[in-house]
Amino acid sequence: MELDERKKKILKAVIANYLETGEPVGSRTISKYTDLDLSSATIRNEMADLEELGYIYSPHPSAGRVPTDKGYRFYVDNLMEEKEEIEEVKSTLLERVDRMELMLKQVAKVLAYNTNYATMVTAPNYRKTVKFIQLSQVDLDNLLAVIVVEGNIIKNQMIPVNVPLDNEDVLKFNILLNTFLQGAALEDINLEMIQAMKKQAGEYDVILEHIFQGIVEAIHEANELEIYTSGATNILKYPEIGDISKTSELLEAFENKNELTNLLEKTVNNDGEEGIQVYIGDETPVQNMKDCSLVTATYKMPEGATGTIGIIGPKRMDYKKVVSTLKNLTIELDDIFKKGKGVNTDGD
Amino acid sequence: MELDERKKKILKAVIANYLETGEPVGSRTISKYTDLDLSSATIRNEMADLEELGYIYSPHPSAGRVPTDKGYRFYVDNLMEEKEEIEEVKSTLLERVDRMELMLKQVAKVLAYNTNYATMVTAPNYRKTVKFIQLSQVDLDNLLAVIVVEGNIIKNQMIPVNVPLDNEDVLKFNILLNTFLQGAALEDINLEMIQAMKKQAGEYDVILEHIFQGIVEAIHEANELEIYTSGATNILKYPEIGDISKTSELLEAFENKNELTNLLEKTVNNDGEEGIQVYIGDETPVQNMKDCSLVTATYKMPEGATGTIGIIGPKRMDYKKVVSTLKNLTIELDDIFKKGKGVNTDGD
DNA sequence: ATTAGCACTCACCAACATCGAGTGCTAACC
DNA sequence: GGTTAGCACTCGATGTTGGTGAGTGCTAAT
Repeated sequence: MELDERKKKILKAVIANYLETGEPVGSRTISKYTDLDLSSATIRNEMADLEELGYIYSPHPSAGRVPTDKGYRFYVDNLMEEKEEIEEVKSTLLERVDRMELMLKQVAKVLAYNTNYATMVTAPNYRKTVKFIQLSQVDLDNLLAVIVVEGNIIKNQMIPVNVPLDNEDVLKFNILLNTFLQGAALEDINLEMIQAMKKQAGEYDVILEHIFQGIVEAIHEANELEIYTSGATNILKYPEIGDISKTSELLEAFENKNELTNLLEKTVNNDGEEGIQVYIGDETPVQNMKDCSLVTATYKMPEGATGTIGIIGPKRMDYKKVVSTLKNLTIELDDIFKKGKGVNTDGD
Repeated sequence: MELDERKKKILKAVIANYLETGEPVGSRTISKYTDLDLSSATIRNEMADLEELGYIYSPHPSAGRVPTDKGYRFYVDNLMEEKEEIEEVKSTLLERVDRMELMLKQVAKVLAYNTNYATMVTAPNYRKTVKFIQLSQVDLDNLLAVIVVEGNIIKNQMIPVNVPLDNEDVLKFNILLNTFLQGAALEDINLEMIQAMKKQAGEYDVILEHIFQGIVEAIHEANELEIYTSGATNILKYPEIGDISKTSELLEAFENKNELTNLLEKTVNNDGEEGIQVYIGDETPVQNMKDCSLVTATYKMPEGATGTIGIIGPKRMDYKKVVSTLKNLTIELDDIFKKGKGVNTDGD
């Protein structure tokens, strides 16, 4: 059954009011709040219908109505018109950040500050090929390998060696490593390659293997999906989320980066769509977030790499604000990356 | 007024019991709990004395007694004998961690897991002199500077250059930078040095200045005191700490690394003593930790560098366990560093 | 000095009454 | 037919009351 115009208006009013106050909203409030000019009795009848249809429910007979997940869903899909004003705040804060990592941290922070929800941001995910390897002798017992991967993520690895090497040896290794590894991604490295390298290394094959191991480890690290979070404590501000033990669970989950990464990856893969996704209550792919909502957005780098931004808040979060903020933010990010200026994508 | 032996015994029993249960403890409990063989009435008299002296108080007339800050203090200073058994758990977990950063993170984590309190660990603080600088051309527009400082902390810095440089130029810069900066610490870099370098750079003085700036920035970063935290959510487990708003404040403070660093530095400087320090309630140097206790310990590296470990918990924390855990842990850390094996002190 | 005894206090809890916001339903109204 | 005034009803929230029990302080006896 389709909702008629009036029901939509009432549903919207109920939700808007509930988002604001957090209290169940009664018929009289709606009767005054809207421009419908209907008595509370009429509203009551309509609300009874809406309840029957599953959009709202009353926690107990003498309380007002509260949106159900279905209600929120309808609101987000059909009722919510987005804010037009652009949130300027963050752009000023994003000014000078010359490293990917710092910038994403900053994004998470600013977003948490602006929205009062918990936020997380993943670094862009793309095929990370080796751009450049530099091996140098730091002291008698240690080689330092510096690996620059595409996107200028830099990883360092100390490699202990027990055989004295002279400059020339190191130079040889350097050339060898670069010839084989430049342009390669993690998944390109295979046994054959190792064999070929060892062959070329001749008597140094054992050391080379050692060094190679260190480098692979570093590449591995560069491939790990970084995730930055902020505003975890904001969760405490919304008592509806549950008692202390539930909140605590949620916070712990939020501290666990692996879990979060999975979560974000799942949401993005779930529905191949890009852009902004809203997950309400049970719709979220993680158990202990049943009483929350999750809004995700993806941003793009010109090379096609994408990253995800996520916001976790109570079900009664300000969807309008969050969605429009995210929309603007992703546009801004896309922009910054497009210009390719002001941001060096180097890790540290 | 000195406490006589019996009062001490009773105070100790009260505190021990309270630490265990978290409930005010009554005279009858003590009468049974101790080997004093005294009736509850006698205990009552003694407890009244202890209350007058400020070691304990009753939250209300018909409740038992609870230790005051002064009581805890006396307990920690005079009454508490430390556990003899060594906490083996963590050592097993500290096995293979080959980077300072990861290891300290691990320490914080294990400690939080073992104690159920919030923990923080600072990296050792020492004069960080430049060991080695490596400049390389990553692509047409960027130089990569790798700076290794004493203790094998490695920092990377991308330096955009708009003038094409050939290999030889880079090599020259490398030599120049290393001659001037090797062995220097941040505070050694001064205007004179810059002038001298520029002079030697000749026509390249502008680029050099640019590069130099990038390097100084990196050295700066290496000098920043890192701090790692874990178990923040443990704070939620102790409702005595206060209502949600207080807990939330505390958690936020805990998220703010700068504040924490200050805190730890303050505690260490406060009383020049090294070793283990216990701050109870008001004694902590930070306002919003009034309802908590803080235990800090310092560990040493053979070169004299020291770092700090801190544990934040409720006032009724298990001081005995915490102190002995910290004692063992610092010994273990000192040991690991002394061996100098198993740990490469490289950042990333 | 110790302790048995006792009156006293007060947090905690359950039972109960009150209040009021909000409902559903019915009947009257336009 | 849709709308609304009116009313009985529900039930959470709040407040009151009384009983219970843990624990105390004091006194008098040991």
